[in-house]
Amino acid sequence: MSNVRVRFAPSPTGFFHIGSARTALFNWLYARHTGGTFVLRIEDTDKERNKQEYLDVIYDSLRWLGMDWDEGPGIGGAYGPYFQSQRNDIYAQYLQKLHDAGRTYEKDGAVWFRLEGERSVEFDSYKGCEVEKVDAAPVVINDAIRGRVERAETQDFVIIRSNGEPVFHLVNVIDDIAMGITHVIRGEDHLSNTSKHVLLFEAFGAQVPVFAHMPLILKDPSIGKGKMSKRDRGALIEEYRERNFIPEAVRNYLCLLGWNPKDDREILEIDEVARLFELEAINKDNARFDEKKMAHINTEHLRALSVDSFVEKSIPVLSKAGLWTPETDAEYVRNVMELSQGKARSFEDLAEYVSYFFSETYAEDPKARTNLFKKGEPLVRLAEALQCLEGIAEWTAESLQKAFDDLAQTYGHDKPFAWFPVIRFSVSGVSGGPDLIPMLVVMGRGMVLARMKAFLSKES
RNA sequence: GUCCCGUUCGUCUAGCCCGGCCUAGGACACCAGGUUUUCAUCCUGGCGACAGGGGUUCGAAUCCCCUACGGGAUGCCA
Repeated sequence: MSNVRVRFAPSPTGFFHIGSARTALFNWLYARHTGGTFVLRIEDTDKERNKQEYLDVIYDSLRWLGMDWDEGPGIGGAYGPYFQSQRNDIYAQYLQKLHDAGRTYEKDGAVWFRLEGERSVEFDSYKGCEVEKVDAAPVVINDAIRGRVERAETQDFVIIRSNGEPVFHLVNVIDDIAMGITHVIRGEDHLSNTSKHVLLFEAFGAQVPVFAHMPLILKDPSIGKGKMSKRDRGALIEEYRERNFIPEAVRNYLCLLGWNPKDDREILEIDEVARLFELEAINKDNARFDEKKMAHINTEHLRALSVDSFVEKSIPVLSKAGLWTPETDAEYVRNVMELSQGKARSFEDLAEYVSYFFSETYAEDPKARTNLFKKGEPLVRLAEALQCLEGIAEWTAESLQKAFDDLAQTYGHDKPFAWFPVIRFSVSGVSGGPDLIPMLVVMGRGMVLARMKAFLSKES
């Protein structure tokens, strides 16, 4: 156990942004890498946002991505409470220290933090008014990712609003001090705030934590410019959950956005990532979100799943699509899934991919149909196949294989593939799917022959 | 406007700190072949980048400077 303490401090907004997820993930990884403590703190200063359902979005998303917190809501810990809305006494105590040190004053009903340095009044052409500027010494930030960053604050800033509520900068710093946070890992959008924060840490006489400002996630170029916002397609974790992405895959992709293991591996176990993870290895430049790459990582994870786990994950998907009920034969489901795992690209597509296995009615793909009838005599081939398959004694892969070999022999076509496409289409309505023979075996003699007959009589 | 951060294939990135092994590697996407009796996989190949300009050096993607571009901040939001 190390003394590293990191925190993830989301505000309950009712959604969980992919950038937040990555910030949480990098904090979590650092805690796991160092054997430190991962704290979850809820920044619910805005009372409107303090709704249980909003909180659940945060908890559910973190759990879904496998990020367990060591201290925080539902867990407890020695540094609680973990909701900012319950920490007013602590803020008041800390504020008093600032008062005593002469670093605060009131103006316009708000409490301001006083900078130290020569003061002068200047005309700010950007704001279009006169402002009081302070010639304060530049703040030096030794950022674990960016190195030395120097930035000067030039104006006093509000720490308590005129309505009595403390602002983010104040409570954030107080909480980090009071909770013993040693490393602040957050998005680069906070880098400019950090000079304020350092000043506050120093004014409190507290040790300044190590800062690590990670690059932002930018929109996919096809969507637009700038950092990804909650309104952008693909920006919300809930979306991937609903689309049945594999959480390990989403997490894996997020790891790769701004960090990599320095070799060419991309599909990684989270334990391995935690072992290798270093703040210094995080990239400096912003990353662009790429849906296709994420889908690919998801497919890789899907392929790597054990059959048991693939089946288990497929049940809710099938159920939602109305293809599965508790009465559905478990062995049949498993057999179908075994055929499909290496073929389907995602659980999102799975239901459609296997629908004809579970439903008596299934749609015909018009394009596949056109291609099928474009050449040859598919119906004649189907009739030949039907007659042959009706005659086989045992419905196994071997006997089916032999039947097709015989068919080729008898009718003189050079390859059994003269029969394959039309059989496939007649029993499934589509041109693609699992390997034909194993698929026919799994479907069973009854279903296959009935569908072939039905198709023939419908088309003749 | 000001301040801060950044800049290697369309995208994610390796290489940069400790200059030569880089005719810049991998992955996604895309394109073309091949394997596969169907379907999908898979394999091979192709396309494709050191933002630009100055230095320093025998030698620069790697060090320095400038410019351009991108991002962020500039709130009594978080």
